[in-house]
Amino acid sequence: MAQSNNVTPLFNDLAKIQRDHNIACQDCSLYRLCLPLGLHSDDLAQLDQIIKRSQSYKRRQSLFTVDNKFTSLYVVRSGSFKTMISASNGRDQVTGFYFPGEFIGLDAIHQQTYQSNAKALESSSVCELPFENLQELGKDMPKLQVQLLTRLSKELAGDKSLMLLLGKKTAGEKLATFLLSLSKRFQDRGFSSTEFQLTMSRTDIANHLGLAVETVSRILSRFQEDDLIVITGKAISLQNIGKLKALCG
Amino acid sequence: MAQSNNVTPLFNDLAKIQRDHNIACQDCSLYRLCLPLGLHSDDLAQLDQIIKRSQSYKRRQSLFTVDNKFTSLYVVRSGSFKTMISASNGRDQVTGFYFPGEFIGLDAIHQQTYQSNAKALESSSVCELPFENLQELGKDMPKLQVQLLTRLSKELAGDKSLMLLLGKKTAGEKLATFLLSLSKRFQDRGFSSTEFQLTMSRTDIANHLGLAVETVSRILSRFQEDDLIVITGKAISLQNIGKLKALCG
DNA sequence: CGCGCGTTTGACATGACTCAAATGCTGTGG
DNA sequence: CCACAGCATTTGAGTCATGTCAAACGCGCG
Repeated sequence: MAQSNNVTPLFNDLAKIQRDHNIACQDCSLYRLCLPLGLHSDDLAQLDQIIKRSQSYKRRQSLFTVDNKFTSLYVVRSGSFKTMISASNGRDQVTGFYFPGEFIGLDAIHQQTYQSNAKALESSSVCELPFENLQELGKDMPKLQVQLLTRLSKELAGDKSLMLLLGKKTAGEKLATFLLSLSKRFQDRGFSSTEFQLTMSRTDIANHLGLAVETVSRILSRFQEDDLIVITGKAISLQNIGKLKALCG
Repeated sequence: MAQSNNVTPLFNDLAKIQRDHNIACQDCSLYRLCLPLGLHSDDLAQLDQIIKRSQSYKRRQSLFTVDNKFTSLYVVRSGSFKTMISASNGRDQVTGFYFPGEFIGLDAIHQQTYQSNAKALESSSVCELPFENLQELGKDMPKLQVQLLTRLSKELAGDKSLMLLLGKKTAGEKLATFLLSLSKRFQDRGFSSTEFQLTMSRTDIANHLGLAVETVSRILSRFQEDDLIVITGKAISLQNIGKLKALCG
């Protein structure tokens, strides 16, 4: 099954442009999901100036590691990332998955060191926003400040929902909720909401949802038996979003 | 056992002042923990102007409920609060406990509606910060903006740690971690780090840590048998912080 | 093409939940 | 100020969902 089956033609084109060029914010396909939303074009031009558009990160490559000095926020341009923190004896919690237009590193502002390890799940690229410059710019650009606050607030709200999931939901509810959250995010980005790739491993999913890998695998198999999904390796197709929603608890 | 055993004399005095008067930020005992930290006195005076110092909330009284229109951030002045969100069939997740100097409502900025129910755990009071005014003020006060971002970032980092706790820790590790987190916060506020009141119910603790009430009760009893703590109703005394730390996972 | 990791599936163990009941505490009204 | 009602807490017994261990499979990467 070719990967292109899972993306809209529109997105294919845009994704290619994104990868090939250091395009400016106003021409970026992620514009309406991203930080610059609502800025005037003068402001936008200034913002453009401070953004470092990095080369690609390869699968498994780190964006930053825990305790690194905080310098920049990152916005995913293409691909996907995970962040994780570790307990003793090697238990990992995947604290988030990040897709194009989403911010990484917001929890580092406070201590001025990164609080997690961030790793690419596939070939990916980011826009780097040096925080000093961003702050400087924010002094004359109230809308930028509001955007930043809004971003942080959104992530906070998402994390609170995840706390509900981790604390109160069964394995089945966790997975149904997770799949629908991905579906929504892909839809927002112009991908199909029913057919997409799970770029993270089953282990990553397990460590995100507070489950054992085996449990994730079993529940996905059960969902497939119940005709809720069709899953082939990393490719998944949601067959019955209604029933999945009903399963979310 | 009188409640005053559990607070330092210093704090008793300050707490009384806080309750009795609508004192300005610069005279507030929470100054160094709170938003105004680092503002110049001109700026501080302006901030003071927009703060509404509300009367008390009684135990169980709501500060706001889910889906209420977002208007203000709140900072706890005295007492304590909890925030919670609900899954279907009445399962509640307590997403946070809030003590003097801590912010409530930061996750509401994004959707402009409150995302949780906030309830007082005891007689409590707050400083209300109307967000519109705060934004207006922020335009000419970069430090205020940084402070706000830092606050949000701190809560975000805390929530990520809680995700690790909820996803990966055993019941014993959860409770040890929780007690030490309270200890640290009380210490930061000039309370004893070893003797304090659990203002929340066992049920609240359970719903915060993703456990059943019975499990919380059992583990606390076990901790007491093992001479880690002495607990009498809501009053707790940590006897061996070192061992508790070792139990955190 | 083959090795190794990721995934799936099965069998079993167990930590935490549920149900139940006794006890204790708190707030309220007489 | 006391007594009672109702809720909170504790403790016990038994169950169950999920974790752990083990093994086979197969896909993907080098």
